[in-house]
Amino acid sequence: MITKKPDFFLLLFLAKKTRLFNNVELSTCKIALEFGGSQQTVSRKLRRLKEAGFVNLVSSPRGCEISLTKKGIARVKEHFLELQGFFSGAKSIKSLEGTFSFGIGEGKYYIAQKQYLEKFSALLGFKPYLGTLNLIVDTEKLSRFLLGTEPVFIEGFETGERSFGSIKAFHVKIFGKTKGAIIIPERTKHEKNVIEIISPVYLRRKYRLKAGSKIKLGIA
Amino acid sequence: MITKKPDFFLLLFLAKKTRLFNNVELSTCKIALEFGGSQQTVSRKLRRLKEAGFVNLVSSPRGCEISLTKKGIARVKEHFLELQGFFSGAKSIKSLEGTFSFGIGEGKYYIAQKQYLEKFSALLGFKPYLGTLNLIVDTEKLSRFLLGTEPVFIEGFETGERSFGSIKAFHVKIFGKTKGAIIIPERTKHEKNVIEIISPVYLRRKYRLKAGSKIKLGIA
DNA sequence: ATTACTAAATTCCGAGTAA
DNA sequence: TTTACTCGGAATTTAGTAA
Repeated sequence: MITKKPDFFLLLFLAKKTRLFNNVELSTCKIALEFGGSQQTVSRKLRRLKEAGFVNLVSSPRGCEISLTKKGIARVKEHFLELQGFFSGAKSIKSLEGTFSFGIGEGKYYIAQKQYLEKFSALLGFKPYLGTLNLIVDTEKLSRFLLGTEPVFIEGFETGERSFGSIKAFHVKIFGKTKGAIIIPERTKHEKNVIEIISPVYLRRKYRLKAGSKIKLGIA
Repeated sequence: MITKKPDFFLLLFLAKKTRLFNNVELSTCKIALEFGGSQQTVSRKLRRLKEAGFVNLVSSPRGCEISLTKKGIARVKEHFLELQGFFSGAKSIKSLEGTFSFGIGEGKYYIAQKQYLEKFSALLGFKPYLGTLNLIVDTEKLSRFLLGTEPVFIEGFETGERSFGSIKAFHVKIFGKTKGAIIIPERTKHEKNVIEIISPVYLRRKYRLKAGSKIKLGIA
C-alpha cells in the first residue's frame, strides 16, 4: 500500500508542541480541538506522519507519546529556511538604479484622478506632481529592492464611467534626498521592467533628466 | 455559497514567484507542472485564493496575471513570523542549570549496550563512562536550551531479545569544561523534567556530587 | 477516559471538452 | 495555445462505536 501524503500543517503544529526536540504527551481529542478537525481525522493523520517517518508515535488507550524524528525536524527546518530565504534581508538591496525613459504619458491620467490624489496625500504624505517618471529597471534587482521597503496599499475605486484598480506604493528617496514613491498597479499587463515614480516635485526638471539618464533610488 | 478553504501551499508558491510584491504572468499549466496537480486543479485553487482575497487574479485565454493582495502578503508573513518565533535564537538560552538526583540506575543498563556504545563513540566523539547522571531541570528552560544546540541522532537497533529505540543526543559542556551529552530516548514515558547526561568521565566523583548539587550545562 | 475501525456523507481531483 | 466547465471516480472527513 502506498503511503498517503502526510499533513504538513499537523507536522508544524507538533513541531511547536514539541519545541522541535522534546517529547510530548497528547491525546487525539486535544489535538483535534486545538488543531482543527475531528478526533478520528487527527488519529489518521498522526498515523500517516508516523508512516512517512516524520514523527515517533506511541499510541495507547492512555493517549499518545509524540516526538519529531530527524526527518520530521529536517522537513520543518527546510520549510523555515526556504521562507527565510526571501524574507530575511540577506537578499534584499538598499538601492536601485533606473534609466529614465519617456513614457506614453498614461500614468498621468491615472494619478490625476481625484480619488487617487486624495489617497496619495493621506497614505504617502505628499501631494504628487501631476505626472509620473518612467524608469527602466532590472526586474531581479527591483524585486530585491522592494523586499526591503514597506508597501502602502491604495485601494481602487469606481467612478460612474469605469473602475480604477488598487495600487501598491513603495516609499523611496530619489538620489538620497527627494521624497517619492514607486507605484505599481495590482492589475497590470505592464512590462515589469518599467516602473513609475511619483513625487511632490517635478523630477524631470529638477534633475534635468534626458532619455537614458540614470536615477538612483534609495529606501525612504 | 460558502468559500472553501484556499490552498496555503499554492499561496506560498505564488509568494515565491511574485517575490511577495511583484506581479507575474503565469499559466495554470505552468503552475501545475511546477507546483503539482493538474491544470484544472490549479485553476480551481487560484480562483479560491482570489475568492478568499489572498491574490489579485486576472484570467484570460492568454494566461493569468497574478499578484498577492495585502491580505495575502500578511498571511504569508504571519506564517513566517510564527515559525521564526521558535527557530530564531531569540528565545533560546545558552546555559541550563540542573539538580543532581540519584536515578534508579536504569540508564546505565541501556548505554552499556555495545551497539549504543559504538555509536556514541562514532557520533559523539567519546566513549562514555558506564553510567548516567540524572538531572532535574526546568522543562521550559530545557526546551529553550535544546533549541540552541545541534542534535545528534542515534539510531535504535534490535538484539535477539528486545529492541532498543533511537536516542537524540545534544552535546554539552559540564561546568563549562567537561565534555558530555544530554541523551533523550525518542520513545519515552519518562518524566520530562529529568534528563540523563553521559560523559567520558565519572562526573559524580569528579565534581563530588551529592543529592541536590547544582550542575551547570553550557552549549558545546 | 483513550485509540481507531467502519461506513456514509462530503469534498477533491482530473480527463474530456467548450469557448 | 489559453481558462474553466462537467462529471465520474478517488480521497477525505466524521459520526457511531468497539475495544
